[in-house]
Amino acid sequence: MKAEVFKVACSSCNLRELCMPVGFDQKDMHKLDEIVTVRKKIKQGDLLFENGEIFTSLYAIRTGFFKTSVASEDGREQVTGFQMAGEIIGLDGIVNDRHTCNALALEDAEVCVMPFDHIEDLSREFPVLQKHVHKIMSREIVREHGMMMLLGNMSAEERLANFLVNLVQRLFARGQSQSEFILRMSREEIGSYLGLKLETVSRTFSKYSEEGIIEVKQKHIKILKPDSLKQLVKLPNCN
Amino acid sequence: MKAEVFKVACSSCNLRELCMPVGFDQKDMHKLDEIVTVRKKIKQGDLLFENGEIFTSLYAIRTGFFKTSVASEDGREQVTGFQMAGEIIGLDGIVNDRHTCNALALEDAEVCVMPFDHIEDLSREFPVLQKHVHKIMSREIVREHGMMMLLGNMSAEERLANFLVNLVQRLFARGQSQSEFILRMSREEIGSYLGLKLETVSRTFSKYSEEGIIEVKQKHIKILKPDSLKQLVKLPNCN
DNA sequence: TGTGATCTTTGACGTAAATCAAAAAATGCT
DNA sequence: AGCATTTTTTGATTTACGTCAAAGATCACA
Repeated sequence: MKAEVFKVACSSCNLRELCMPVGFDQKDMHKLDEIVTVRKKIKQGDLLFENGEIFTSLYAIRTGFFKTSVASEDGREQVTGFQMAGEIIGLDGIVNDRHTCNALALEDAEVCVMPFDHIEDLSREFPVLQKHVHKIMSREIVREHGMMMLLGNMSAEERLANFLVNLVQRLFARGQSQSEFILRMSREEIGSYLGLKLETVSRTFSKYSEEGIIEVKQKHIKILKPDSLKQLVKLPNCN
Repeated sequence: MKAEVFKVACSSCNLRELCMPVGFDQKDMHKLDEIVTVRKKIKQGDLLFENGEIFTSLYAIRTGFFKTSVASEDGREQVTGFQMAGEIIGLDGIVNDRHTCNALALEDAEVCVMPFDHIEDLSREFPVLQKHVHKIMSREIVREHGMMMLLGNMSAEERLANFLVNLVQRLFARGQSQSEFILRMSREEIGSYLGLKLETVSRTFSKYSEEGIIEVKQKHIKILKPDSLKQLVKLPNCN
């Protein structure tokens, strides 16, 4: 697992408003810089952390794209999420001081390492940070409720539509196009996330394509009829 | 929504070790009593909170049994969990200061109301409480990872086995039998939780019954071959 | 204690997605 | 640039679970 490290400051980070609480004054902002001890680079295909590993830190993604997944005893993989810049990973490790999932970089990535002891210390000092941490965890719980709905109740078409709309929304919030994007993950990984086989994912892409809803060129997706796609999305909190 | 309220103390609660942090000295323990302002009784079939409602408090279940569920835009229900004595509900409300799921009492219940502002204040004062809150939230995240695995990868038989083993383990931890119990929920609610239709749940119960793995008398379940059941459970963290 | 409402079981049948298979396309490596 | 490997697409077939339906069983309530 390759990793380069170097110093940085949240106070001057352009992703601050994505991963840090808002409404800090100058003085507190610099105290907050202490949260991130180092940054770490992760090469595509490398693990940021893995199941069983001792938990020490949360990670704020600065650049790159991750997937997190859990494995069953008999080796089946379930992708539990795809994470991008500004999002926090590692929350699973808090309960038992060990990670229970794997976080793999789907492209070269850089993360801010935030030792959790440190977060807890600063949270006691800064209520706004404390609140922020709570909200991040609660948001993840709510997101997973949505996933349960998706996996328990939705058709393949609805699942994929939901996935695409959610992905494009998050990319848009990060300044990317509202209609075009590159999939960082394989059909199989999408399938694992959505509780489908890769063939079904591929077929559903083809179906949307035939219907003129999207244009698919391998990993490059262009959304042609965003409304048709959104019509298929019936999740309560797909944000 | 009927509700009676009255005063209580965590320090003398027999469920303390289930829902409160351990390793508190006497003095701190009494400070902790402040967390619970009141208790509230919920009649079977009544809601403790519902989607859209303003979030103010977490609830520790003292007695009774709840289900939590989310609804899709077109009215499909997904049960997100079943909760029993000593468990905490309401975490979904933290992100947006509104609840995003419904919590319904499946039997007459009593909960300890813990205003979240209060929890946050005390957390800043008591690191052990702070840690406890973090662990509870992380545990829920990890549980939901398990549910994603179940819903995305498991057969009907595996899902139901998992459900039964998990339920019996939790009941056992609360002093009940390791082999016999009463289902508080309907086949339909089990199905909703497991991403199955009630007919499939019923058929799977019948199958287990024919194989002598369990005995089913409506809501009364007796586990005859716990090992056969556990063999079907391939989830990583089914605790 | 009876009676309508609700829940559960079981059977027959349908279907969405899985599986199996093979070709085509894209990617990585030397 | 060329060749092996991986990924994706598409087709044919199977299957686990859903749907529809009807009969029992249980429950709630007057």
